[in-house]
Amino acid sequence: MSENKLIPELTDIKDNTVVVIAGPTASGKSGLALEVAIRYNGVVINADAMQVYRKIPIITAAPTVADRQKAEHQLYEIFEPDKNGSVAEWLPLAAAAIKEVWQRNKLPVVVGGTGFYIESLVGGVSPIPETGSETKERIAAVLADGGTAGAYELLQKIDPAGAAMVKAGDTTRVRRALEIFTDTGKSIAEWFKQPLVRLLPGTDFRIIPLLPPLNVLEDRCSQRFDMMMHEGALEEVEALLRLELPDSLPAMKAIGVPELKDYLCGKCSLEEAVAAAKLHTRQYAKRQLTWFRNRLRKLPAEIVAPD
RNA sequence: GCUCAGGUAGCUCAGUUGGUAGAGCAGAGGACUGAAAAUCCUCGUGUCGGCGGUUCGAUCCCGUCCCUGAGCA
Repeated sequence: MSENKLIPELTDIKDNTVVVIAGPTASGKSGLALEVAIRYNGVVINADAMQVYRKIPIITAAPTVADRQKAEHQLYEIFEPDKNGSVAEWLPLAAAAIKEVWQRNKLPVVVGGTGFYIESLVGGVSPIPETGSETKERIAAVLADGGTAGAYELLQKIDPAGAAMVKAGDTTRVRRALEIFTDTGKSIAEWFKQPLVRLLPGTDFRIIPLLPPLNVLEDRCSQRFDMMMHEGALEEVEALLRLELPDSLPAMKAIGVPELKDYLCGKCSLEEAVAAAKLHTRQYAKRQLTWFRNRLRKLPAEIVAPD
């Protein structure tokens, strides 16, 4: 993604300024981040939940080696694909990277499509302690046993206030609510009342939204996936599958991985796999658009530049 | 040409012992507090292939025509 984007004019850059480029997949944000970094003596810092993993740079559209030579890039391909990354893992790394970049009198340029990560960086996170692995295993067992419905029933029983805050079918949040209650003895309803904790308080964030219309994104997603295939996406997925990692890992859920896996396992034709991957990319872009459209405007106006 | 099976929502199909129909997918909108490229919520009128007939009433029964697939010639 390196088409000619208008490089935003950044005035009055301070020693605590962080540029944040936020947009859906295939919006051209990586290219824009690179140009901003080149022009303003910046360092690109990744805020994408999938580009943090190794072994899947093609399918995940991570910056190319050539791009990384034009400007410094950080937090790309830092985790092995068998790691279960999360905002909790990423956030301190991002904060540390930003501080370190500031120290070198350079401009941090955070770029990514994971709105959740960006929001946690800018707005802070709840001060909930990290869940212990025993608890995680216990809740995983509950889920495996009674499914989401069973887990939700349990949550209703032990933590009605928390249950009221999550949808019964929402596996991810039912699990989290159970984990928190089991581990801390306190409901998420309680924890969510605590003020958010910012890792970089007083930072001069400059958020630049990049929100092209969905139909434009759709074409680009499609072309980009063709390009990924051309660049060896299939071989990349094949190599990833050789690691025999569980499907539940985030890296195994990167768009394109399950689809190409289906093809490699003989469950569908290559054409069908490619079509499915393109479709899912488009649907993902739409979800991101919804997030940014409705979430960005809840942030203080002075940190969000007009699109 | 004959036989059989089909023609129902953008797609794949279900269904109505005759009272004008519903799922999945797609699509649209939305949510999102430590797996977030994840996870989830809401939204379903379409000449039920065409034309006739029977009937108070047909998408459903009968006739005929058209189209698709399979088989037989």
